[in-house]
Amino acid sequence: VPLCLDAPLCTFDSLEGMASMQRRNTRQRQLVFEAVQHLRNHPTADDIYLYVRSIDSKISRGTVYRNLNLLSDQGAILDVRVPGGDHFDFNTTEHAHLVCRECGAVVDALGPACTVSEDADAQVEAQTGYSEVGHALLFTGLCPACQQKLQESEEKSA
Amino acid sequence: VPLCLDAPLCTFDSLEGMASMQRRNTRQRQLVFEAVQHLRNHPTADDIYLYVRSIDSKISRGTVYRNLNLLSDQGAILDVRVPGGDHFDFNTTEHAHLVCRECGAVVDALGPACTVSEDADAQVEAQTGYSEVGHALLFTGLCPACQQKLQESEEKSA
DNA sequence: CTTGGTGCAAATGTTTTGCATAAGC
DNA sequence: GCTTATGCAAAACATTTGCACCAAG
Repeated sequence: VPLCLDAPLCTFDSLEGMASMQRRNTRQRQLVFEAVQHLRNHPTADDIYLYVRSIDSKISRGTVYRNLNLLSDQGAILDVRVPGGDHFDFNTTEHAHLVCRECGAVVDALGPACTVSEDADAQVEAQTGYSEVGHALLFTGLCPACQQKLQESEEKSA
Repeated sequence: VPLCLDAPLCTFDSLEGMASMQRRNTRQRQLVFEAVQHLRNHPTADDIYLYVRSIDSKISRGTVYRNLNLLSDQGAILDVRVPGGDHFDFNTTEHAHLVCRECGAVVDALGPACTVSEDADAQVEAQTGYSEVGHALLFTGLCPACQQKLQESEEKSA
């Protein structure tokens, strides 16, 4: 059952309710959050930096990184950790991702088999003594574009 | 059903059978392979470098990285990709891992719920057009040592 | 003797951080 | 005004790579 993703899953203002960590609402933080909402194809930190830079030419990389970490700690955005650099997702509901081994492109991996048992986290906590356990399911493969590129380079060498 | 891990899952010599890529059997490559067999607690590349260095004081980091990549491409060892740096595993059978968010310590996540459906990869291939799809299930949490450290620093600030 | 591998050092790419200044609240 | 956040540049970090030399087969 694909989720309706037309509307944002949460608004920037609704984050103020999370009183646990009292944080200031800066223009830069709002811009970073809106960038992730707008760039819906799993942007990297640098994609987001370039996007916010096109709106505010003075924002710095450090600020973008600090706010991406902060927003993902708060659960406002999702940090998709893949080899080669993190990607970010406006969709914070649990879902798996698929990353290209060659070019690093990230897409969602939906479908009924792309899930982890509900009590896996609790089971791992009980067996290991670790606390606050969560999980991420990551698929890797070759994207269509890279399949073609590799095939062409094989033909050339043959 | 925990696997008997007393014996190595594969020997260095048995890799020669993989004729697909003809490679030379260097002393350094053998040393790196043996290090992963010996260091059975998910060593990092640097752990492995330090270990082989204690045997051959002239081996270089570049060689260790090159051979770790080569051996994991061949399937002789497993590359456990976690934030903060890859770890390596002599156990190449499919199993999930648990990494501490605070210190990066890696342990196995065994148990019946720590698995992914068998046809997940095929399902993802069919739905996305990606090829050669594989997957990795990674749990994250706080290890017992870091739980205690965090608790102590909370008490101090209170 | 040919080709792939090594050692070294430098480069790469991503992310973090120290510090002085600016801006929330 | 007290404190958090920013911008900048430098640092940190894991990893890769160019190149001259070495060694496996």
